[in-house]
Amino acid sequence: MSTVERVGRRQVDKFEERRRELADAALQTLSTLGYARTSLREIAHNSAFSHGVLHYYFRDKVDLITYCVRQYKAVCVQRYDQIVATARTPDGLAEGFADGLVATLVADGAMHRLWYDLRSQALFEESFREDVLEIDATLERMIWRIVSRYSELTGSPVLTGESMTYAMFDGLFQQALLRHLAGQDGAELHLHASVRQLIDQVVPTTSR
Amino acid sequence: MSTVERVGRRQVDKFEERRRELADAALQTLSTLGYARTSLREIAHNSAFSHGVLHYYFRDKVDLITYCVRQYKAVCVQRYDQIVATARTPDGLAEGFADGLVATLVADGAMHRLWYDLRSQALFEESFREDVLEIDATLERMIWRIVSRYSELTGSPVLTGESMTYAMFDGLFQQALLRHLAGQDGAELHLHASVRQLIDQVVPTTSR
DNA sequence: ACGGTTTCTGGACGACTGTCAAGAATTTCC
DNA sequence: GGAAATTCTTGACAGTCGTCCAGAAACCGT
Repeated sequence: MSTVERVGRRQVDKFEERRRELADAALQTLSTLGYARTSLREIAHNSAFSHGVLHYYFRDKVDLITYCVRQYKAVCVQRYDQIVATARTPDGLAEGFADGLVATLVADGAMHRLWYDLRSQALFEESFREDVLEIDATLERMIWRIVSRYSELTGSPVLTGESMTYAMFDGLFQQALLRHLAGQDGAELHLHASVRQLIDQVVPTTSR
Repeated sequence: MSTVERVGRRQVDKFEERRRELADAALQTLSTLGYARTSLREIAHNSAFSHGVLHYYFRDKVDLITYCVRQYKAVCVQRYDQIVATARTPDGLAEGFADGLVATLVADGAMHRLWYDLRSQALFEESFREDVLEIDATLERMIWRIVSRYSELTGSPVLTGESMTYAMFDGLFQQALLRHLAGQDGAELHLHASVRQLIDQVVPTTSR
């Protein structure tokens, strides 16, 4: 009994580990080619295995991509949370947030465009919607954590709600990503400036 | 000579007319299936012709879709401009704008999701970028026209720049579209409220 | 009514797709 | 070390894709 359980546990671990490994290869492929141009064979080619193995670890293509989206979420979450943790002054937090967004724009541009691609797919394919909405909610909470922490540090209230705050910052980031990938220089600087301005607009400290 | 010209002109007209007709069928197909799932045969199936004719009027698939994107722009522009023209009071303009956005969200949801899909494709495919950036600039100008007209009517200045203003409104609309298509009720109401709030935030009239 | 253009059809092509299954290779356990 | 269970490879399958082309159909001025 106990041996069976132990073995079963080990199997699950190995199984899950390989799923993660394959999902990594899939995420890498998706982020460079986009959803429309990514095939299972190309994903396998970017991994250490042959194309047949994908159907051993995933039911079908939707199952694989859904798993990828969920794994992507985990990467997202850890990315931002270190920003809010370190800062102790309002300006430090705001600057750190703006810097962090610019940094991830440049460093993880491919991953971010994949996110926007998949979110667009969710507008058509119902099977993606649930996960996409959940990731959106997670990102929303992350933005809210930063903004409300900023509000704490300044003592001024946040004027907008959670979803609206996220939507606006997301709009800024998306525009910046498009400009950045199009090679438009100044996109990073512009993102930095507009993020700083939006923070001050959402949590106004200077009296007008 | 003159007959040749006249005939040539007529030919161009008929040629262009058919291109528009096929692009219409393509736009309809794209807006219901999305870029990734749209094939030339399906487009032809949604038109009055067979699939072979597409290569008589368009060089290849990219040429067709590029033409579609440009045609889509024309539809976009005329959509919003009537809103700003009618209103004469600040509140009338703001309300008309919010109403208009909600109306087009509900009525033209399929077209809007196509726009976000194609804009995501531009993050990967360089051939779409130029047209997408141009449409984005057009939309940006439209938003700016409304906001600056609102600023005129109230006498208060606009606090944010053109691109930032557009990015924020676009973020709101995109979130609302996702919620709306996901069947989340209240999405339209929420869009209306947040648009009103954003207008007041970008062009503040009440002193704080 | 006819000859020449333009327009359109339908089939064919090679390449690629997701999926599956038979069997080889590897690991695991006694 | 050998049997059993697993993991992985390889090749095949039925479709679909974009593209191209030979020829039918429609339209044209004369």
